[in-house]
Amino acid sequence: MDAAEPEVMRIGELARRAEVTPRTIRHYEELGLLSPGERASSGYRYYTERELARLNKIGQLKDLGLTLEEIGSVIDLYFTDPTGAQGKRKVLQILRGHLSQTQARRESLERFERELKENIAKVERLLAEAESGQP
Amino acid sequence: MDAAEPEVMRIGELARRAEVTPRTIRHYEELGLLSPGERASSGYRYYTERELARLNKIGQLKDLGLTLEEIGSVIDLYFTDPTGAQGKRKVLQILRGHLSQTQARRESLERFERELKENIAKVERLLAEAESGQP
DNA sequence: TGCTAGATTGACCTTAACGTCAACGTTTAA
DNA sequence: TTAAACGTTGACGTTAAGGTCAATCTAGCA
Repeated sequence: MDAAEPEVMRIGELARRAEVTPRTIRHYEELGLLSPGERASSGYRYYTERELARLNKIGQLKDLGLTLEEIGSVIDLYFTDPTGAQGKRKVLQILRGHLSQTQARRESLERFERELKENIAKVERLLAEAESGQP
Repeated sequence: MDAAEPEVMRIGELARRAEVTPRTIRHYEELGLLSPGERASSGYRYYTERELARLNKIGQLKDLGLTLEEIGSVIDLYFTDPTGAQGKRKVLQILRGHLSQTQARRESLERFERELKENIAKVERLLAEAESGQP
């Protein structure tokens, strides 16, 4: 059976679960993207699922093409409810921006995917011809 | 009416059409990713649609997350028919690899897209409540 | 013929996002 | 209680992917 997932963990465990290195996590902390839930008197950083989720969100935003700095300026809006109508409108604006970037990127990947499939089919055809032609 | 697109062009034009800078094109050339169709006696590089297509393919592979070096080692297989059955099988292997990377990336974007939509809906709800609650 | 915009090479510079290493402290299972 | 595994800070290194600048040359239109 698998090891139970602890409710609280140190940097190494968090790193393993998010598939990054501890160095990356510290780096994100320096940039203000992610801080440990708690800091023991030993100096050790302790994290929870919250931070894991945040780390994964950072990954998504990176995949979207944002720099860590850009991520730093928007990541909170994924984890704190906006205050006031203005705040909500601002958040909406940014989320909609991310949405349209995501869609654009997805569509371009879909195009590539179609091209790849055609390409593959073509080479498969060539291969079949070659194999039936000269056995 | 729009300017007609020339059958042959210099680096600036190619750059504009591919939405990159001339520097980028020269950089790709240094790395062996893209060479001009022709080189005038003046030293000017001249390109055609072929190179534009290639440049766009490089962009797709970049979006997929490949480094320029990795791209350099596979780009040709998008533009030259493989020789021999072995060659074809090899190409198929690589194309299938790209396909599964593309699909994985697309699926992760789709997840993010769904999350974004939920998030947007949530904030919209909050906003509506706030506006009807305290006008 | 003479401008102006664009091209050439070469060299050095920049930036983001970590990697690596040293010197040292902490945890924890044996 | 000690050894192995893990964590800490600090500092420096690396790599990819171009940016920038200078000095010089070319194209092509008025």
